[in-house]
Amino acid sequence: MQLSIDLGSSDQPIYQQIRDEIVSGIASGQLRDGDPLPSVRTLGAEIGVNLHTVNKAYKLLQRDGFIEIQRSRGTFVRAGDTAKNAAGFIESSGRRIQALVSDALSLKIDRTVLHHMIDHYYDELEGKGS
Amino acid sequence: MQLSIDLGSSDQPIYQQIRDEIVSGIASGQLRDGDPLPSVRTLGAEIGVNLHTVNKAYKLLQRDGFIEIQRSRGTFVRAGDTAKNAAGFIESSGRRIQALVSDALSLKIDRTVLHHMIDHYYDELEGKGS
Amino acid sequence: MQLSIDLGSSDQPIYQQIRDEIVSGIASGQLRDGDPLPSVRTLGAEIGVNLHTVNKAYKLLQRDGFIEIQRSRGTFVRAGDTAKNAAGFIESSGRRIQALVSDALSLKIDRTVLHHMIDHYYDELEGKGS
Amino acid sequence: MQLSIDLGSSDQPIYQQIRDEIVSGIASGQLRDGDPLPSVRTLGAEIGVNLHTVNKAYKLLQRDGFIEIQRSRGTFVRAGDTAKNAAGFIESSGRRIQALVSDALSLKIDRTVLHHMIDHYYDELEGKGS
DNA sequence: GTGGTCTAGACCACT
DNA sequence: GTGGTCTAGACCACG
Repeated sequence: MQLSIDLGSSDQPIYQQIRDEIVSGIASGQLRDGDPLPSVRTLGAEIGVNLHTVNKAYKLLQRDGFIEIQRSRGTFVRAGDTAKNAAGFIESSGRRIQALVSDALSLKIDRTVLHHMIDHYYDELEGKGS
Repeated sequence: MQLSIDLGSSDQPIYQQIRDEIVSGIASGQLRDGDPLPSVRTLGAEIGVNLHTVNKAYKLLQRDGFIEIQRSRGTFVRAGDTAKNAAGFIESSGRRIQALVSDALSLKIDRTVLHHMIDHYYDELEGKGS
Repeated sequence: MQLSIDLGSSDQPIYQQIRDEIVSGIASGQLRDGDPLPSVRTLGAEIGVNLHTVNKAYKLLQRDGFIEIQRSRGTFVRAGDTAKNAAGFIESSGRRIQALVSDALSLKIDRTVLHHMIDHYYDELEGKGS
Repeated sequence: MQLSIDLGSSDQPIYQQIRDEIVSGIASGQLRDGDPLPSVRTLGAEIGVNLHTVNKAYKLLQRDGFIEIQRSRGTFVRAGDTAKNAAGFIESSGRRIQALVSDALSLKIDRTVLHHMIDHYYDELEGKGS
């Protein structure tokens, strides 16, 4: 697979965007367990950022169990046994979701709107995997 | 209403935390349209942060149409006609939600889990308003 | 307290040595809960290393719950509620201890020697705290 | 004896892991004085690593007196008269143990916990030798 | 002044 | 060629 990472207009740090794109790739099935990731140098050159920035993204992914970094060998997707389970996700994402709901509710946006948005992204990501 | 803002373990900037707490207050109905907000000095002293920090939070809230700053009169909640509507929300929160869904999906977490979590926070916030 | 960190002849990475020295300070009671740590720049200048190296050590300590990094404010010891408990320690240190025992046993070194060495360092560190 | 070396999740260099596994084998009595070790090629092929890597591990073991490399005859365990004695062990492992104790003490873990863990691994390794 | 991020370039250990 | 470590210097956000 060809990783296509586009750093966009976001105000997020670059390493976060890289991290999110890769997680997204795993989520959509475009990146499968065992797949090799480009080296920090290669990916950095490809998307025009410093290798340290890519490295930081990889470290984050490693910390969260999404990838495995093997010294002198390369970096590989590790989608098989996710260390974090649903409970861990709920715990670590609670604040994010709460803030999201606060924003929505303060604008009188119905919960169904959020449900639909979530479904939309689920469909989009699951669709890629076919 | 008594604003209870606790700054803590988060790695978010303080002004963001203040902003989120106030939005949350509006969302839950604890802060209603027209309600006065403490002055930047008062709130700053209360929660032990620099007044510039509070000011920045207020500016953000004003920009997004959540509050109205009336020079030398005070600051007031403006929950009635929110400047941002649902369309704006969808546009501005898309990336956040996409990242959230990516994280969840990569952990094989079903979309219904996210639905339930969202409902949970909706209920929690709506419950406070009664 | 005056942090005295001496980078030695070890073949460990510098950031690890810094990390270990600070954990040692906490263990001995020389660093107490809430104590401020020098800024990355200050400490870096003091011991003659780059601020990024110090930063990496601090990040490790933060990850393990030993310190709290507050943006724009500083860094503080967090010895109160250790996130990792005994169970976590056993899990994360098992390999280290196993390797240690392997080395010792292959040299026909009795287990009591290890016990004594451990006691020695316990005494040394606990002695400093008085 | 069938050497079972599993390289895996560790972030240690592979040659270190091989070295540790063999020392562990000696410690447990599964490898006895005079036992032949597989050739670097054989072992390398078996566990899927470069023969240079195996070679480096053997060189380390030779340096520390654990094995004897006889040119064109093979490699043999030398568990009888270990070059390093207890004094040498204490000197070379002091830092390791100190770091271990620091970690434990900072988490308020009692020294007896460490004693028990050490005994556990002693028992485990000694048990294999029967 | 604090930590956060990013760049650039270097050397090393390992495979 | 890969990741690991370290340095140096820069700009930014925050308080």
